Amino acid sequence: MRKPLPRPTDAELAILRVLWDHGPATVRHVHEALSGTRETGYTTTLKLMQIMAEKGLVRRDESARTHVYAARLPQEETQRQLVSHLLDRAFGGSAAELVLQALKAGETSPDQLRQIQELIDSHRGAE
Amino acid sequence: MRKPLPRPTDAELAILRVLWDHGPATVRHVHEALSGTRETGYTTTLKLMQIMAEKGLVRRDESARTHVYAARLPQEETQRQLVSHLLDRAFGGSAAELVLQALKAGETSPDQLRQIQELIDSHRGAE
DNA sequence: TGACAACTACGAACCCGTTCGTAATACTGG
DNA sequence: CCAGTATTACGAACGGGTTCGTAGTTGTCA
Repeated sequence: MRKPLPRPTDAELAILRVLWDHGPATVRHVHEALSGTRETGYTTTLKLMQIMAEKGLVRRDESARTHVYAARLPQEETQRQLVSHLLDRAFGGSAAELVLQALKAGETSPDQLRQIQELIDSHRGAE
Repeated sequence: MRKPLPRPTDAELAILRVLWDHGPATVRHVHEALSGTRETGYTTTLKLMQIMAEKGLVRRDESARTHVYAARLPQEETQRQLVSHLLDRAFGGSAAELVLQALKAGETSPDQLRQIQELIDSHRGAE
């Protein structure tokens, strides 16, 4: 009966990344971690995290006065959801095309190339 | 002095895909092509394309009474822009992670795997 | 204890994307 | 030529995302 979680927005994703990196955290901690890149007020971060709790993107522990938030889905699953959406709307489902553009878009170190190579190998092995 | 074009939204991307597939086209044509998947009115498509012309996402030939629209950027460049954005906001710039999720997200045929393999090879060759 | 600080809750404002209704204009068939 | 049709232009409404101000509550410490 539970619906799939909505895709996080950009601002929400920034918050989730802090939670994934650091583990469960308070609004204060997330806000501090984000203060380098974002320049918004504390209550903005608070409001966003409250909304994310409503949406189910994060869990909230209210046992203490200062609430503690945690990401509800693992990072990989959210990433897959986002990639899947992009795949549909911009690539007509062609993963190969997406990979091509991914390689062109970002600098890819030899080390990363090796990782990708292993991925391909394991996929091909399953044929 | 000209600014980079904004990222197309989802609705805009649907229109762009028609223009990429078909070449320059009228609002009528785009609307018909989209009528299978979208169920919006004609004026909605028109308005979107007018806004896209303002943004610079499409060029508009007004020489005839019925205007003809064409995508301003090639598909690959727009795709790269979108991938790049996703790479930054969801993957911390790690293309390898993105590729991994792309392979998990969509069904990848052996044929596509071979294409990707060739991509990797050419990239590694340039080391 | 009393004043101050931290935290949550809430609502309002604003922008953007999307959708559509309506009006004005040009074209076309009878 | 005239009525009907297609096309463009424009404004308005609506929802969602983001930001913040303010109020109320709880904790702290001098």
